Amino acid sequence: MSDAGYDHAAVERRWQEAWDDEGAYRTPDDVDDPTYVLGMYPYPSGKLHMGHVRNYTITDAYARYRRMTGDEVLHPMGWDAFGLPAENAAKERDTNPRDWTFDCIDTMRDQMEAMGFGYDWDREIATCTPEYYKWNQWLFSRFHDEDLVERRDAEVNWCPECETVLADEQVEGEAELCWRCDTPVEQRELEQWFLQITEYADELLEDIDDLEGWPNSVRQMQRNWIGRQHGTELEFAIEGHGSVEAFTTRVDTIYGATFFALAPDHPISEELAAEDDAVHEFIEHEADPEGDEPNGVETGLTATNPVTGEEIPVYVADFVLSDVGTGALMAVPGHDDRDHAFAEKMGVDIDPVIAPSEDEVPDVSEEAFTDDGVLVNSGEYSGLDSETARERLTEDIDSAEEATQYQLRDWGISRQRYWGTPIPVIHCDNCGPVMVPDEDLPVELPEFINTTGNPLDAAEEWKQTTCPDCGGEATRETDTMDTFVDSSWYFLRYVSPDSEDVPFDLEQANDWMPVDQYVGGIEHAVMHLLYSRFFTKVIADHEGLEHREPFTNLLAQGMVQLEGEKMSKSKGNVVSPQRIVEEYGADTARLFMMQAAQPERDFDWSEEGVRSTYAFLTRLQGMVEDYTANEPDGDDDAIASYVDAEIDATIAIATDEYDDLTFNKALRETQDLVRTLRQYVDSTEPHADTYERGLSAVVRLLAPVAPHLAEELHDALGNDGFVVDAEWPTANVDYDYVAKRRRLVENTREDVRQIIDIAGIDDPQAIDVVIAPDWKYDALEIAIESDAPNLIGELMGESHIREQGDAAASYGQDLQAEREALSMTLEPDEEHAALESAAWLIEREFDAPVSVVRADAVDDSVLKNAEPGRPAIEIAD
RNA sequence: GCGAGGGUAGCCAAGCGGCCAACGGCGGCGGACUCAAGAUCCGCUCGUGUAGACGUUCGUGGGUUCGAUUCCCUCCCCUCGCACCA
Repeated sequence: MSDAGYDHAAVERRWQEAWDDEGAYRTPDDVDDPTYVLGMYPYPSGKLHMGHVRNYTITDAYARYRRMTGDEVLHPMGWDAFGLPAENAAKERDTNPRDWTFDCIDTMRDQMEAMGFGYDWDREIATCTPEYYKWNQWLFSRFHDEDLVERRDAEVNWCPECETVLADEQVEGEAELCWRCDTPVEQRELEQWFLQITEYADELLEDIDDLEGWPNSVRQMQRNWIGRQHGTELEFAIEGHGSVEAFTTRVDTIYGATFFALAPDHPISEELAAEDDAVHEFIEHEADPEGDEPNGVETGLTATNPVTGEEIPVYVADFVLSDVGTGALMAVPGHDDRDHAFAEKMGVDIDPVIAPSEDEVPDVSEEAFTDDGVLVNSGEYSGLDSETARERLTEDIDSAEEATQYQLRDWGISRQRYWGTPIPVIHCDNCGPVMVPDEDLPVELPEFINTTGNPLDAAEEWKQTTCPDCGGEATRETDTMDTFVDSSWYFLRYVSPDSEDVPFDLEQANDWMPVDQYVGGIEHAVMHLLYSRFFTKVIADHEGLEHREPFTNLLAQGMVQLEGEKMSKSKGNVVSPQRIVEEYGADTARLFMMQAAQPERDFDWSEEGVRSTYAFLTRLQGMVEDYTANEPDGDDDAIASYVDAEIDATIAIATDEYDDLTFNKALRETQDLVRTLRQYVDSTEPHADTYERGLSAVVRLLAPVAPHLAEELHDALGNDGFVVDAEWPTANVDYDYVAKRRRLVENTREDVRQIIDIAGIDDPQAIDVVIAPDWKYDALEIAIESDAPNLIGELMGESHIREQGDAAASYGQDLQAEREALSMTLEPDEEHAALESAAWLIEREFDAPVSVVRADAVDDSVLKNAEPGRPAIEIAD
């Protein structure tokens, strides 16, 4: 490396201080409906990683872009500050989660400032503060008021050695050992608090259709997660055990039900186990719900088919899951793959009752026929199509009714941990669980106690309290909330982060919400994004929020990889943002990432790429420096007009791309313009206004991504005020014109190259570029507009075309041949001007004079190759 | 198995009815600059071709169209999500 590059550290420090002094990124409360740009807030681990940098560079660049186009922008940041890692770290370091968390927050905030992210830090929130989590508790009470909270038994992972509940990720390996003491983990039933998200299942599902600003993948994942299925619930009678409810989506196959199956933990299975050794043995030892092979045991009982009255054998089978449907099913081996496999194994009948068509009964002995079709062997229902049969049977069977099943379960929010929001409940022996009254909120966390179990359980003094209802002795709930509760409404808190009497200012939220652009990782496709939608809907129904969806546009950003692999500590392939910022500066890191790929795609980190990005910024800085030190004095000539047009083109394209968040394309155009400007300054004395307009445009087009250097150069170019507040550059031409002009110039240059190459011209002496005669443009226009069958005839109707004689006939035939594909080119004058202004590029390349001439200045023989959009080219060697 | 997104020149990757042998980048080749290297800049990079042409290409096989990389169908392959889901 010969040249060191610009002094990024000084530039970045200077502007970060200047922004800070001016409060450049504050969004006052009185602005009207700002553009709300939000990145998913991070867990304060203490270190910014490349994924964060990419995430927040995207939101920052977009926020800055929208701001420069004149929008008010809301771009806040905060901390998902509760969570288990803080507890673990506190134990390891013999401190407490709170101090550790705030240390991490301070470090990460500094790192974010070093990256130049333009946040309104006055709106910063941290979910672990009582000012924030008070409102988690308050919202919990409101959910309770609306009967959306339930307390019931649920299974949890339990380590008997540590006497604590473990999260799934703390259970290690196939053997399911505790991560701390390697004791085998047990399942335990504990009373848990649930939020009844299933009450909103239908709306959550149906509204996905309207989330047009979301990626399809995320929408589909949410649909799958909710997993709604319409079907029929009906009863089969089992002798001695009464009626058993079964759910099926294929009641049309009921005549083919040849056995009935119960989940191993179905109540009837458990009853049977008590009296039947074989069933007991199966449930305790053989059942393997995880295995691929369906296993089962015959009970000796029969179930009565409610339609046919037939008695079919009842099995207890491990492929039947108690949490799917009703945990009991009518099995139709002829038309269900899994039932088929089981029937084959156990030797149960397999009967076809659905056929592809009436006279084509399928052979189901080898394989089930699972499509809808026409009913056969189905008594009075034979001949009906599946759909109609389902409706009729559901109507006709006494015990049957339409039913909808969901895969979505209620949301268990109880966590037996310290570092979370205390669930605001008091347990009283007389009154049961009682909500803490609103005026007593927040229930604050007590001091952290380093213990093996739940520290809240050990905080005796905190735990002992009195019942709000009866005043008797009572104890506090010691569970805390899942941290996904915190993140389900944080985007509302930014609207009025200091509100003391309400979680958020309703009027302000109605004006400012929803979030216009949300950006984050795909790992939150279901949980966080679904819970946030749920909270938003509940708050809309009961707290007056006028929005039912929180995020209008969602971008799931791709991963930053190294050699095709995800960066991870365990692989040791982590590139540290700190090191990059120190070596090359934040602007380089940001620019490299944004130009490397579209935001939603994965891309490889490349040190080479970073270096060349840094070199680009250094060169640009040098260009501006040279310009201001020594202002050029060239003419406003043809070359200047070419450069001017290219500036317009770049602005037009880059602006479109910024709108789409395809920064990579916008930046490619911008870098191209820098190249054009360098060619300009290399080949002639530039026209000062034109050159400066170009530099100024480049600086502003880069400003959203490389804000520090942009400020520096904006300042160097003699502007007052921040580039942050500068106006987005505007183009004076439309996109269509730009595209045509560029294509014309590019095609012409290519043609010249090709001729020189093919004809083997070593040293061209002069190059003439000849615009087609006006009549050809007229003819083209007529050809495009005409729908006459005989185009030549129509053209010859025009006297000024007819008098061209053979040339007209010949061109007319060309037009006729390509008639369907014709499109308008630039006007002759526009074409002339475009080529004239681009002639220098050809001169520069071939070192020969180029003249762009009009048709009337040359001999007819030259003109035969000239067409609108494609000039004739004559090269003298 | 179901669902979503993909398969484009040596590699990565745009295009998504005619302007397409197909943007851009990487790699490779040649040239300018340099004492040299690096950086930078300019070309070339499917085949043939002594004036801008022609031929064969965009997973496979069909189809629609005057015309398909672009639209429809079949099949094959990849990635992601869900799944003994009744």
